[in-house]
Amino acid sequence: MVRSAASLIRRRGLSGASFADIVADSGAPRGSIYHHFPQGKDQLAKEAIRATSEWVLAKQGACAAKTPVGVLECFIDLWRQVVVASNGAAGCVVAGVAVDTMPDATELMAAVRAAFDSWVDSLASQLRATGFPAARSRTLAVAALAAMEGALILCRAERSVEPLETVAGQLKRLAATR
Amino acid sequence: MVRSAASLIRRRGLSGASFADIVADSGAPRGSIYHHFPQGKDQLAKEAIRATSEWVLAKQGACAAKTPVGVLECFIDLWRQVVVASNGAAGCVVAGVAVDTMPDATELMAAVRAAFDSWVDSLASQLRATGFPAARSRTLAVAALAAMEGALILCRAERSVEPLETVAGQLKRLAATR
DNA sequence: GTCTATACGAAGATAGAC
DNA sequence: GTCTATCTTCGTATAGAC
Repeated sequence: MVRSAASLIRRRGLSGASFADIVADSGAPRGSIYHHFPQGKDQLAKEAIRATSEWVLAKQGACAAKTPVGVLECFIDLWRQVVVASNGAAGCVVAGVAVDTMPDATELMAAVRAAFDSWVDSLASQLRATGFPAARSRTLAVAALAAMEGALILCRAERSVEPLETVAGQLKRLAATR
Repeated sequence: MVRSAASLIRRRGLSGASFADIVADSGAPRGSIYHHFPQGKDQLAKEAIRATSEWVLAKQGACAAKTPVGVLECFIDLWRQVVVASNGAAGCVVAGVAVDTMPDATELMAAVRAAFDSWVDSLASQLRATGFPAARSRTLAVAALAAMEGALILCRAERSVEPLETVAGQLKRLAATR
């Protein structure tokens, strides 16, 4: 069910993913939504963010690259999978919630922030581990995340992986700069 | 009214910007919505995209920079204004629509694509005019757009301009690479 | 736990008077 | 052109039976 929610948020944004759609997509029993998610949609959105965040951290954590460019390639490939698997229709769950949520939904935004922060931390420490300058590791990690999030939006607009590949090339070039 | 719509879409996404909010924010007469926008919300969203797109093109077109880095600085500054003016609450109208719209809303997505494409074209031709290699101009333009769109999302999450500044630094570094 | 039914509100859109 | 009033749809959430 959380998986269905994440999948729908990726494709249509948070408010575009209704409970009706989610139960239809997941085949989950209609009557038990509020049994499992007493706090309703916010809670489901937070779980979707959490699940996505963990998926990203796990994938990225399994990266065995020994160079900065290799680390970025792992990260790029992770998002490439999302775009290719959906034929360019899907974006990032966390970004979907971030854009489509009121600024006063404090808890949700905190979940968004936590996800982004953990990804940056993970990338930065992997970059450092390859010998990349510590002072630039976090900076490059933030740039990589921003570049991918932006690329996902462009891919969605063009319904193609092409923008992601273009951005990926520039990102790798950046990592090769000294 | 279009301006109000754009402002609200930037802050809360497309579905978060209701007509009630828009008339309240703009002070426009409630009864004349469908007089001026016979096709309803889709039309208003398209107009908001169009207006935003033209604002970006005008701002960027006024850039007098003579170097690739200068051109990027103009583009960065444009988005910095958006973030700073809203205290980190606002993002990009076009991205807001792109993320928060169903894939089958063909016309809206076409407007999104047209806006992004025109921005890339504008940037690429300005880069070429500074003597930047023609083969890399479009590539760098796409990367710059993706980087800014992603940065806007991160800024929204952190409610700070800091991510934008970080990304900006890396982008300028990229333009300086040969 | 899961069901059906329904309350409740919000949002888009329409009708017809002025 | 703009108003008020209303219709319809849809989405979240709740109540109470099984």
